[in-house]
Amino acid sequence: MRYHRADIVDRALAVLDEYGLESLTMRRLASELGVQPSALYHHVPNKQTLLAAIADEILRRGRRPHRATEWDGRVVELCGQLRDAMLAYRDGAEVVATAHTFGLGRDDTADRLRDALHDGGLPPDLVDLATRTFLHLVFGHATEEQTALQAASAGAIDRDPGGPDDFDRSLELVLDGLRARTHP
Amino acid sequence: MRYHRADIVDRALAVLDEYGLESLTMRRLASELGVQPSALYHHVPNKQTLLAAIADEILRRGRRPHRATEWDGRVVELCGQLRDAMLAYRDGAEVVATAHTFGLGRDDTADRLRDALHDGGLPPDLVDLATRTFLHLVFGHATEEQTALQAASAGAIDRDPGGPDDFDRSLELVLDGLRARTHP
DNA sequence: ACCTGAACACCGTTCAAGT
DNA sequence: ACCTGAACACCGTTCAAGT
Repeated sequence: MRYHRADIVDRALAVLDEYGLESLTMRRLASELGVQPSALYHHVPNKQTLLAAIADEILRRGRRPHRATEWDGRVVELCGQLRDAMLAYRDGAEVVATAHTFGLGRDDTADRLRDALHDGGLPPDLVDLATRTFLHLVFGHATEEQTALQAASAGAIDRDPGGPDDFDRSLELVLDGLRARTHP
Repeated sequence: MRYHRADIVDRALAVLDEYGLESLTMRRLASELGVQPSALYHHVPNKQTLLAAIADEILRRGRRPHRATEWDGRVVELCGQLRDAMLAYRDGAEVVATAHTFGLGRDDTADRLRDALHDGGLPPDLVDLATRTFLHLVFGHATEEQTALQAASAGAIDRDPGGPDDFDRSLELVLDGLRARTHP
């Protein structure tokens, strides 16, 4: 019984988390699996596709049951879930953000965000705008936080970490803007 | 008379704009300058530093005299200037955003954004929060727009471009949130 | 000071051949 | 179907040697 695609993605995620994105090479992954580099191309067409699959898996593992009932609570919950999922793996923010940038992986979170905003009674074009705005904030904040965390763990405490408080406050800022438009 | 550091950065920017980031290798740049790859290391310690210098140069070339007098107008102006600078060169958004992520290059725009927000009468911690929020929006939107532009020019019209309208509307959303706090 | 030439230690990907 | 072995066309970076 040989490897399947899921085994490759699973092991790639382990290598990513332990050694970081720059060490996640096809050759390195192959040797980690005790196989020739060329063997990987039977399970995955190229590295880019593998990275997209890794991004999807990171998000899948970060899914939690939703609890909030109000639209704004759901937005905060969804953004927080996305943020936590990215931060749960080393270089996770960069991997997920890059996959999103190139339109790879299905943007599940975007749709669920859109639904929540729609339920908030926002007009369709504002729903689209707000969805993108929140996604940009989540990616930006997660990337910044992950960089700060790695800099800190490397001994160089360069910049203010920011932390989860800043994240929530940033979301609230946009939510205030939206609320100001729904009941002016 | 041989090359100086500025010549290397200048030529690198030309290669970036014409062939894209993935083609901007030290070896390619060297051959473009008619020189051995090793010669570049007399002007720049490594590729990362070169990319940071390129990011700085992109921003420097995008600077315009400021015209707005009100704090919120200055925020929109500064964000627009940053966005336009990034979009003026192929893969410019990715280069500048990456340099910012790793804390390379001096974040001139961040300070000027902070000043504008301070003049708006916001409390110090909200100034910091809003500065980061706007930067995340600019990077996110510019990256998305640049990817869409390249996809469109490659023939594959994948996603809604968004455009400058969406950008301004996204900024206004956050500004509304800030205004709601300055005069509640 | 600036550059050459050669090397080191890697990459992603392809493809004929094996089982 | 899945993998090996070998190759192709590259990378970033270092360093002794030349001018």
